[in-house]
Amino acid sequence: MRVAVVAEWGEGGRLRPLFDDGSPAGEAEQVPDLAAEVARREVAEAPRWVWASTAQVYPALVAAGARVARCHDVTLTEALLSGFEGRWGEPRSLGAAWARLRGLPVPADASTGTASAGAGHGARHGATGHGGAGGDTQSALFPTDDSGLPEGADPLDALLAVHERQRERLRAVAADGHGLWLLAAAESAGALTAEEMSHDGLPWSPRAHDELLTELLGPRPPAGTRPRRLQDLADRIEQAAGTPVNPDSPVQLLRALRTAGLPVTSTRSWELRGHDHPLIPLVLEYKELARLWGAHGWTWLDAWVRDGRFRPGYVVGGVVSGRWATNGGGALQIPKMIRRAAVADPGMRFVVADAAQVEPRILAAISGDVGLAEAAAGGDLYAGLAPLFGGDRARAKIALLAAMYGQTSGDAAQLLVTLRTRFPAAIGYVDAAAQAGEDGRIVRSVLGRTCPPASAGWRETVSGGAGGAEEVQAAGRAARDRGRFTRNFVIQASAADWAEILLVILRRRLTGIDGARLVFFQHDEVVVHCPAERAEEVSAAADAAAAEARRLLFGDTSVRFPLTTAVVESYGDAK
DNA sequence: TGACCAAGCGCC
DNA sequence: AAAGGGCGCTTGGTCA
Repeated sequence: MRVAVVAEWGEGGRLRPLFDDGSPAGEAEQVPDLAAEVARREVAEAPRWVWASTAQVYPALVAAGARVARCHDVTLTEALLSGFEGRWGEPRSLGAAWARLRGLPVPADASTGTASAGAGHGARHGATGHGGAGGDTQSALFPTDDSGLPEGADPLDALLAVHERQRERLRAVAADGHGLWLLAAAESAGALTAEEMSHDGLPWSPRAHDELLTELLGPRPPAGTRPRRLQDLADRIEQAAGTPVNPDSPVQLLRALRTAGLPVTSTRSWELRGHDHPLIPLVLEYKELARLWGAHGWTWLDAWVRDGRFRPGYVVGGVVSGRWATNGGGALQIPKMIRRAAVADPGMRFVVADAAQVEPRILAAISGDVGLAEAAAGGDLYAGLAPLFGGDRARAKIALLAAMYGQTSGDAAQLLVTLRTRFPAAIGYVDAAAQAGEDGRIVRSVLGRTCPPASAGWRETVSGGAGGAEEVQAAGRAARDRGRFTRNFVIQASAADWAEILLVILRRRLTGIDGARLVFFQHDEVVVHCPAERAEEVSAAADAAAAEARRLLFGDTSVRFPLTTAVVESYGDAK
C-alpha cells in the first residue's frame, strides 16, 4: 500500500491512498496535522509514502518526530528515469514532470537554494538551514514551494499522475532487465536517511576541536588576525624570501619563490616538495595550517556545530555518479586530522564501517571476470594479485587503478599488459566503457544510473573542426577525456549503487537496535552512534547489510565486499 | 559591493 | 606515496 502526500505548509496536508501501480485506492483526505497523521499511519499501515521531494517534505516531519521507513521520491526518481531514457539533465521537479505529461511548457528547476549563493563569508552563518536552533525556524518549517507546478494545478492530482507514470516507466525498464526500480527505491530511502542524519547530527565536541586548533595554531586570535603559529610562519617566509609576500596569495608566493631562485611553475604542494630550499618547508607547513584554519577552524566550528552536533546538509544524487554531495559544512571533506573532534556521547560509541577496496571488487563482480573474482574472494585483493607482479603489492595496486581510471603515464601501461592477459574480461569491461565514451555513447551503472550524454560542443570538438593540427589534437584529447570519464563512471557509479543499498539496508536493520543511529555517510563509509553495549550488534548489522547489498546487485558472485569496522569513542581513532 | 573565476587542497 | 576520476570550499583577484 502507498499513500500520496502533499504538504500544505502551516495547514497540515492532503493524503490519498494508492495501490502499488499508482492507481487510487481511496478518496483524498485533508488532515490538519500532517506529522501526526504520518506517524499514526506509519505504525498502523507502514505504507510507502509518495511525495514530490523528500528534501522538501521530510525535514519538517522528522523535526516533528514522524519518521518513515520507505518512500517514493518523485524528483529523485524522475532524475534517474530521464537519465536512463536518454534525456539526462531535464528538469525533474514534480511540476516539470507533470508539464511533460501534459505536453505543456516545462518549467526550469528552482535553484537548489543557498548552496552557491552562500559561498561568501557573511552568508555562511545564514546557510545553516537544517533545524538549527535560532531564528530560521520559520524557513525550515515553511520552505518555499519549488514544485514548479503552474498556478491552479492541483498538486495532489499532479503527484498521482506523475507517480503512476513513473511506475509504468520503471516497470518497462525492469522488463528490459535493468534494476533501476531498486535504485529508485534505494535513492528514495537514501534521501530519508540523509534528512535524518542532518537532523540527528554527528556528535562533535567543540572543546576537543578548540584544543586541537590551539595545539596546532595557537590560541584563537581576534577577528581579522592570523593565529600565532601562522603569523610566525608568515614572518619567517618573508624573512627567508627577503621580500614582502602574502603566502595566502598564490601569485605573490610564486613570484617570491622564483625570486628566491626556485624554478617552480606553481605553488602546488606536490611541486614544491620536489625542491630543496629553506623556504619550502616553511611554505608547506604554512599551507597545511592555513587550510586547517580557513576551512575547519573556529569559524567553521561556530557556523556548523550547535549543541554538540555537526549537522551538514547532504545532496542525494548530487554527483553524476550517484555519490552524494553536500550543500554546506563540507561534510565529505573533513580532514582526518579534525576527526578527533567527533566524540561519542558518554556511554556511547561510534561504529565506523569502511568498505575495503570497493572499486576493484566492483570491477570483478560487474565484469564477471573469474580470475579477478577469485582474487577478490579473500581479504586483501591487491595482495592476491601481487604474485603476478613479482610479489610487489604496490605495483599490483598501480596496475588495477590505472585500468579503472585510464592512467597511461609512468609504468602503468606496462603493468596493464600483464593485467590484460591475466584478466581479459575485467579489463575488457572497462576498455569497452572507455570506447563507448570516446564514441559519444552513454554507459550505465550496474543498477542503471546513466552517465550524461556527450554534449553538442563535445561532438563538434571531437569531429576535428577544420582539421588543423591543433584541432586534431584537441579532438583526440576531448575523446580521451570522455573515455576516462566513462571508464571510471561504470566503476564509481556501481560502487555508489552498492554503498547506497548498504546504507539503506543498514538503516532498516538499525531500527531493531535500541539507541543506534546513522550519523555519517561518506561514499563507502558509514558511521553509527550507539550505546557501547550495542556496538557488536551494530557491527554485525553492517556486515549483514554489506552482504545483502552484494546479493541484490550481483546475485551469487564469489566476490566479497568486506567491511573494516572499528568501534571507537572518537572518529579520529578509526583507522 | 556583489558576481565570477582560478588556484589550491581536503575527502572518496 | 603517487598516479585517476568525482566533488566542495576557501582565499585572492578581477570586473562591472
